[in-house]
Amino acid sequence: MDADSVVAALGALAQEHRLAVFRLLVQAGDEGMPAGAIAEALGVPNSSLSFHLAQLNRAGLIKQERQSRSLIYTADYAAMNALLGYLTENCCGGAACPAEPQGGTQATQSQERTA
Amino acid sequence: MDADSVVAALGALAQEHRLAVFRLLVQAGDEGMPAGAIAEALGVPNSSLSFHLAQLNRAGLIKQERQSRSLIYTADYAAMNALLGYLTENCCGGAACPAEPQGGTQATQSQERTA
DNA sequence: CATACATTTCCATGTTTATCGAAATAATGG
DNA sequence: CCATTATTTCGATAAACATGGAAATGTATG
Repeated sequence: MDADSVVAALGALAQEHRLAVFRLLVQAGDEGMPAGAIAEALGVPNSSLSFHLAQLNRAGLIKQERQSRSLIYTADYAAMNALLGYLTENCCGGAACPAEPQGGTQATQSQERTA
Repeated sequence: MDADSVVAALGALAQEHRLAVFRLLVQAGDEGMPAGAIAEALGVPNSSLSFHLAQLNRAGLIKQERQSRSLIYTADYAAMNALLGYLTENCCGGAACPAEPQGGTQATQSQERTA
């Protein structure tokens, strides 16, 4: 995952409603949810929600699939995994993050040296 | 970590230069780096960088400490841990994220039910 | 105190986001 | 093909963000 994609994904999640949407879709699992149900669950007007869904989609965090009249949205776990992977590897130092607050065990640094 | 803090942290990292700054500070470790050195390393004008540092600081991702003339910035690993923790617990579903792409082992969900 | 240094704040500018009603687009059923 | 339903696109508006030079602030030194 390159830095640009990471910035895009972070930007997509960095908004109250969109974070809520993503959490909801994660909870919904593989079945996903139609746009209308999401809008109702979160109390966001359809047109606003559509805007946010588009952002999440553009960032690759959710997927869209038409089911007759409804558009079903599902969370893309792989994308989230990739994001988490990047952050863990690149933004947690060769020491601290996942386990102990200060320590030694050099994290399995991958070959990410772009920017 | 509440949803608002998460949104703030994500927003702080969702920018090319700021993500680069944070990565750099993580690499720099506990010693941290003075603002000038960061600006030079990234090729960003001082005044622009100062703006970005302020954003990261406000989101609680970095810390500032004066050392005579310089302001030394260091990454706050605990904050990053908290962010990663929230994402892992709330945005990775009771199934997929850290380990297997599709599975069963319900992740150790914590008591986060705010929004 | 005058000077140099490190960094921030101020300011003006242009760009991107967020919001939401109204109109447009898709899909289904009679 | 008309009506209904589900969702998106359009358009206008307000707010937040990003940029970078110039001026201001804080700190050390001779």
